[in-house]
Formats: sequence, C-alpha cells, structure tokens
Amino acid sequence: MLKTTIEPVIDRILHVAIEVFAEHGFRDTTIREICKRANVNVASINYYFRSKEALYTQALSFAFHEANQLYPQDSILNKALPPEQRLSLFIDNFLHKLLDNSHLGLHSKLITREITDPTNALNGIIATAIAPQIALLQEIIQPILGNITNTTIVHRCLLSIFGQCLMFKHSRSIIDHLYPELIADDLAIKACAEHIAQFSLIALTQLAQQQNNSIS
Amino acid sequence: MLKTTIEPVIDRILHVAIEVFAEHGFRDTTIREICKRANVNVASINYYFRSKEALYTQALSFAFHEANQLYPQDSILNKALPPEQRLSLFIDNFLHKLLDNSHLGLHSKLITREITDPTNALNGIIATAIAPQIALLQEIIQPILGNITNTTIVHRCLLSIFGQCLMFKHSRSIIDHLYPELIADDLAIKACAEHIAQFSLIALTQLAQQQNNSIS
DNA sequence: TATAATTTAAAACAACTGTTTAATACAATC
DNA sequence: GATTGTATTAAACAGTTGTTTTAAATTATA
Repeated sequence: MLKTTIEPVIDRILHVAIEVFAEHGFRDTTIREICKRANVNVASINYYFRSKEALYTQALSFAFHEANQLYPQDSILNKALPPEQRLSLFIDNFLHKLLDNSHLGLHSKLITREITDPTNALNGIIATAIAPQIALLQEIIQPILGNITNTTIVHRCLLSIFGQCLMFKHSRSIIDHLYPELIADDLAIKACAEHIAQFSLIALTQLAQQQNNSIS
Repeated sequence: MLKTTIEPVIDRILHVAIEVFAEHGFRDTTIREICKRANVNVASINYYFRSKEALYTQALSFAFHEANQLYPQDSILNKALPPEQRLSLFIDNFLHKLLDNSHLGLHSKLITREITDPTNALNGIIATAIAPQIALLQEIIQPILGNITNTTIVHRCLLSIFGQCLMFKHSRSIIDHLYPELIADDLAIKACAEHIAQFSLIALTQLAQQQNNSIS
C-alpha cells in the first residue's frame, strides 16, 4: 500500500495500463479493472488522460520507450562486425525481447496484439517500432544476399526470418501446449535463436550462391 | 430477401457467425450484430444454440469442416511422392488456405484468432485442426532431415516452416502496409509459397548434411 | 379442423461499459 | 487565515451487453 502511493499516480496508471491492455487487449480491457489495480478512482483516467483510447496510445509509447532502454541494440548496429554475427545478434535480441516474461514481455505482447488485431494506433506503431527493425535487418542481410538485389526476393527473405521469430510470440499458445520444452528457460530460448540464425543463414547463403551460378 | 429465407435459419446463423466472429473476435462480437446480418431475432441465438459461447464453438467446427472439403490434401498425403515435392505442395496448400480471401479465409482467420487470443475452445482446435497438420509436416520433413532424429531439433524446424507461413496471416496488417505487392494476387502468393519451400528445403538439406559430416 | 409442438417477435432484465457531474478534500499562494 | 488551483471521490448517466420472459404466429400432428 505504501509502495503504491510513493509512485506518482500517472506512472502508476500507465504501468498498470500496459499490464491490463497486454493481458486482455484494448477493447476487452475495462478502465475499472485498471483503476482497481492502480488503486485510483475511475474518474482519474478521464481526468489525467482524455479518454480510454488516449491512455492506450500513451501506454504504448511508454512501454516502447522502456523496452528500448532495457534491450539496447548497440552491438547489432556496429557495422564493423561481420553480417553473419550481426544476424545472430539481431535474432537473439529480438527473440529475447519477444519472450521476456518479466514485465517487459508485456511490451511485445502489446505490439503483437496491435499487429494481429489493429486499432487506430497501428500506423504509429509500424512507423516508430516495426519499420526501423525491418530496415535494420535488411541492412544486415543485404551483404549476405550479395548479388540478389531484387526487392521482392529480399522482402520475402525478411519475412522468412521475422516469421520464424514471431512464431514464438503469435503462436505462443500452441508452443506452450505442444512443445513447452522449447521455451522452458533462457538457455532453451537462446538455442532457438541459434537455430533460427543457422537455418536462415544457410538459406540466405545458398540463395546468393545459386544467383551467382545462374549469372556466370 | 428471398435468398435468406431459402437457407435454413440455423445454417444462416452459423455462416453469419463465422463471418462476424472472424471479423471481430469472440469477445468483441455482439449477438445483435449476428442477428441483424442473419435477419433473425436476438432470441434465436439462445433458442437454437444454448449461448453465445456454444454458438462460437459450433461455428468453429462448422467452418473447419467446410474448409477441409474445399482444400483437400490428397496429393500431399501420397507417400509415393518425393518428400521435396510433398513439402512444396504442403506449403502451397497451407498458404493458399491462409490467404484465401473468399469466404474461406474466414475459417483460417477464426483459427488464428483463437491461437493469438485463446478462448476455451483452443484445446479442441489444437486437437482437431492444428496437431494433425503439424504431424503431417513432420512426416514429410523427417526423410529430408535424414539422420537428425533429435526431437527438439525437428520441432524447431517445424516451427521455422510454420512460422514463415503463418507470418502472412498473423502479421497480415504489416504486409498490407509495407509489402502489399507480395500478396497482390494468386500468382504472387504462389511465388511466396515457392520461396518458403525453397528457403526451407535448402536449410533442411544442409542441416542434414552437416549432421552426417559430424558423424563420419 | 382442433390440438399440440415448434418457431418467431418484442420487450424487459440485470449487469456492465466509458464518461461526466458535482461535491469534497487537499495543497500552494497571497 | 482566506483564496485559489489541483486532486480525489461517490454517484449518476446514457448506452450496450448476453440472456430471459411472455406472448403471438406458424407448422405439424391427430
């Protein structure tokens, strides 16, 4: 009880909002549930934030800001590293961000919710959170793909890699049900990241090689 | 108006229910919306089906039954075919089923909704619709993986392939937004299916070969 | 045709939704 | 200490939700 009163009311509401929105989605979340957990009056939401929708938007960017601080991508951005290593780092970072089951996992849950069941906030999410990640991965794999510059092929490769990663988030319910051992702990997750990196690297390299053979 | 009265009421409700549940999800669908579209009284739902939840469950299995008839997997089940070809056929069939934008796409939309945001019906869906498909794919790729029998590795490969396919459904909003040309028409979808098949086959083959090299 | 069973209809129900109001408590400023 | 602006509260509001009731209409059965 003491703890809750030390944190400013607005921050308390935002943190709880991330939690509840991640659990139930925008439409299925009631402001009364948020208020009960945050220990504030229902009117507070409309007092501090204009509406439920405005709270949702603010909660999204708040969570995104937090996640960026806790999962820095400095090493991945280092262009001096070989692309193969950057690819591994990227996938490992991405997968851990997705499967973080501390309070941070709520951030990715919020985003993937927005992807599968978009609200008005989707365009903002794509621009600020998703597009930059895709651009980064494209920058990483382009050297591996070598002579393959056809954008359609490159895009398909991007989706192949992201698809393998996002599978663990979007289809979490199935994995929990059928293959729980795959994501049992941090070590298992790391092994999955390595698998995806290896799987993808093999394919990308071979595709590039086939392209070269067909040219010469 | 005539058309709607020819089809039996129960079937009419079921078809409309699939439509609306796919569009808005279980919790966000109102029985009044279903009734308005089906041109029946609100009380009909509780009269013919016990409750909204019971209607949902019945709509799910109804849609599943329909989809199975319209996308037969006969050729894929033919064990005489080389596994590489069966893999291509499986992915092509799966992707077309996922991206069907006629009334059939609603079926996969219903299922993927259930995956990302499970209700009580999930266990049934996994048992009847998902697990058999996974088992089929495993049967197909096992010969390709050759000496790789470690179930964990096999499972990761399964997820790699399913992840690439499901990306197009789960993250449809992003693809529509960033790479709409990838799924513009049937030909584009077929090309994506071929990409996934090629991408995966290369990786599976190479993984099997590496395993052989490490043994000998 | 009379009787029974089934189907449809409108209305009401009770619970819940986001939002607003109006009154109170609190804090800072003069 | 009175006055001002801010924060909190309980209550009410208007709308929607799934479900139920009660009665009328339709169909089937005898």
